[in-house]
This record gives sequence, structure tokens and C-alpha cells, in this order.
Amino acid sequence: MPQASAYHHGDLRAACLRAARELLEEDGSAALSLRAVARRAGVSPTAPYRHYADREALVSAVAAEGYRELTEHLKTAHPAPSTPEDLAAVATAYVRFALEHPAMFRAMFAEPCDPTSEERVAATAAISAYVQGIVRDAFPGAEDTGALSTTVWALVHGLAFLHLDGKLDASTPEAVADQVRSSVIALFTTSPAIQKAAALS
Amino acid sequence: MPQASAYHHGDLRAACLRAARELLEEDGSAALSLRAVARRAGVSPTAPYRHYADREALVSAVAAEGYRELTEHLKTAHPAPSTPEDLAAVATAYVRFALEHPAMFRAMFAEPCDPTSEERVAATAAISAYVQGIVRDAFPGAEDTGALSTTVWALVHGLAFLHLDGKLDASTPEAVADQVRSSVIALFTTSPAIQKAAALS
DNA sequence: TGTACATCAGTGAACGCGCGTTCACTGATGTAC
DNA sequence: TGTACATCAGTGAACGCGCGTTCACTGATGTAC
Repeated sequence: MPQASAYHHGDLRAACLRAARELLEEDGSAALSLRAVARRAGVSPTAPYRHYADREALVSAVAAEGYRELTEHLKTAHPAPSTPEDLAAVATAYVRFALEHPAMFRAMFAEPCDPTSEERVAATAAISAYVQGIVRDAFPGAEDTGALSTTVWALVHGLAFLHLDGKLDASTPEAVADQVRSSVIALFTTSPAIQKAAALS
Repeated sequence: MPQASAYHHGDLRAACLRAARELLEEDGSAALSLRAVARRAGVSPTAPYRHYADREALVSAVAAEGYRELTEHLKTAHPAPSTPEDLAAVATAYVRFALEHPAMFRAMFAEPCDPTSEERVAATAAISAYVQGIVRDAFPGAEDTGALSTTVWALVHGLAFLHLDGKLDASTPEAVADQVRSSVIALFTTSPAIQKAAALS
């Protein structure tokens, strides 16, 4: 537990997190070095070792913070989604978060972090539970809420990464939002043409 | 065009690609260094510069090869998918490819590669067209095949990354296959409970 | 209240590492006469 | 057929870089008497 009192640096633990965040926002690359973080925090290269066992511990802490922020961002998009349209709004917020904070998003997912980090595990569990809660609220009658919310998460996560990696048109926020919305809606309202085709098969 | 005749090394261009592939298979990490590739190919650190302008060019070439292999892998899973079940089989093959070749998959997507690399652009266009072809064949009546195939791709891609990053249960191939199958099926056959809920809203 | 001491956050020099890239070079192959 | 030369694939030393991590240290703060 870091104490906020002014002692030497004050609260280097938090300062390191802040510095790391800033570097991620600026670089666009998910590569995060301990030395760069220390430099940015205005401290010697070895000072962070007082607060983080090694580089991976720092990255894990940053990623955990990212998860919390993402959850916050989603909740802001729609506090209590209850229709497919509401869900689409939350989904769009997810993808927007990825596009607005690409390096952070990559650090959260692509970086090989310590999988046993409690903070990290708790953070991803929270986001998973959050998605599940939405799906349950939006579709109280659905049988297998677990599988369905995984489907939703995967769809949105895939859209995020494909946009991020330049595989889909991410030229304007509108183009992105349209694609996300129509994908999510497709998940819940099967088009007549598809139903016809499915019936024939 | 590399010529296969035996000249000095013979065909260092291809040998570099092979070495890079081997390193990706062994490491599990997507980090690929020119020096390591040269070492593996049994050649001096600077020899690859005869065939690749820089590191990025090599990585792009490797990624392009990965795309071709992925497409091949999908075609093998089902030559002419025409039902949701067929499509699910192809989707499962996609995710399996990611899990069996994690480093390659990451290099293909997460690595910041030269976006103007012709080889790369052509390769991703091919895979995109392939998915679109499947969706069109499976659902000839669907109006917006483009948007729908993007949805399919994103769903499958998201499942691949979430499994890869340990966010979903990937303990057994069966668990993965079940999740993929039920997600894809959900895309095309909305459950009664959800329809009821949607009707109420 | 004042002093001696323990604690511990941050320092700075140093280590060994692998990296991408440059440069002038060597030496095997192909080719023109 | 034989020789001189052009081509060009691969060499090896060297560059400067930033990295993670170690270690013995310094010096500010808190605390016990």
C-alpha cells in the first residue's frame, strides 16, 4: 500500500503508473521500458524497483489500471443497457476505447504479462462479469447467458483489434460506429434472407 | 524473384523465411530479430540485407506467408462451406490456427508492420475475400454480404485472441471448439428466449 | 525537548546483453571476347 | 577453349543504442528514550 504522504518523491508508485500511462498515450507502441518510465517520472533508473519487483510487475499494474478505465468508459456509455441498441452503444464505446488508447489496449491484451498477477486477474474478471451482467439484464430469458456474453465480448473484441490493425475501415468514427452497431444487431436479429437460406439448408 | 540454383548459400531469401518461421514456432513470442534469423540460417548478421531492405520488410514477408497458410488451413477444414455448421467448422479451424501458431498469429496481426507492403496488403485482401465468399455461398439471399462477413470475421478473430491471451478457457481443444461453434451458430439462429426478450423491448 | 539510532526510498556507477545498421571487403560465379 | 573482367551474395568488424538488473551507497524521515 503506497502512502500518499510526501516522503522523498512522495508517491513514486503512483507516479510510475502515471508516467507509464503517458508514455503509452504518446508512443502508440505498447513497448514499455522500466528505464523510460523512471526517466519520465524524473527518478533514477533503479528507483522503481522499490515499488515493482520487475518490469513485468509494472506492466501488469498498468494493464490492470487499463481494465478499470475501460470498465468505467463502458459504464459511462450506457449505465443500464437493456436493448440490443443499448448494447450496441456499449460495444461502440469498447471499440472507441481501443482506437483512442491503442497502446494501452495492446498492453492490456497482447503483452505477455504475469498471468498470476492478482490485480490483473481481478480486473479481467470484473470486465467479464460486467459484460455478462449486461447480457443478462438485456435478455432475462436467455438460457446460456455465459456463452452468449462470451460471444458478444469476442465479437466486440475482434472488431476492436481488426480496426486497430488496419484491417477494417477506421477512417472516421462514424464508419467504425456503423460497423460495430450493425454487427451487434446482427447477433440478435437474424435477417429474413438468412433465415430463408437457413431453412433451405 | 529468388532463383533456386546453388549460389553461395543457394536461396537465402527463402532460408530466412524458413528460419523466421522456426523461431516463431519455438519462441512463442512474436519478437523477431534480424540477427536471430541470420544466426538460424547459418549466415552472417548482415547477409539478410541482400534480400530484405530492413527488419520490417522481413517481418512483412513472414506475415504474408502466414496469411497464405491460414487461408490454406481454412480451405482444408472445409472446401465449400454452405451451412452454419460448415461455417462453424471453418471458424474453429481459424481459432485452432491461432492457438497452434501463437507467435505467427501475433506477428500477422499485432506486429506493427509496413502497411504499404504489397505482399501484405494482397494477403489480407485474399483472406477477407475468402471469408466473404463463404458467407455469400452459405447465404445467397443475404443483402449486405460485406457487413455480415465482417461480423463473422470479427467474431472469430475475437475468439482467437481472447483464447490466445488466456481470457477464455482454452484448456482443451474441445472446450475451444464448443465455444467457437456455439458463438457462430448464435450469429445465425437467434434463440427463442432472446427473440422473446427482443420482442418485449 | 533533544539526541541517537533504525528505517527505507531513491542514487549512480556498473554489468553484460542483443539489437539494427554501416561499411569496406572477399571471393565465387557468370559472361564477353 | 582460355582469359579478363563484371557482377553481386555473403563476410566480419565496428558503431551507438537502450535495455533489465545488481550493488553498495546516501541521506531524509520517523521513533525510542
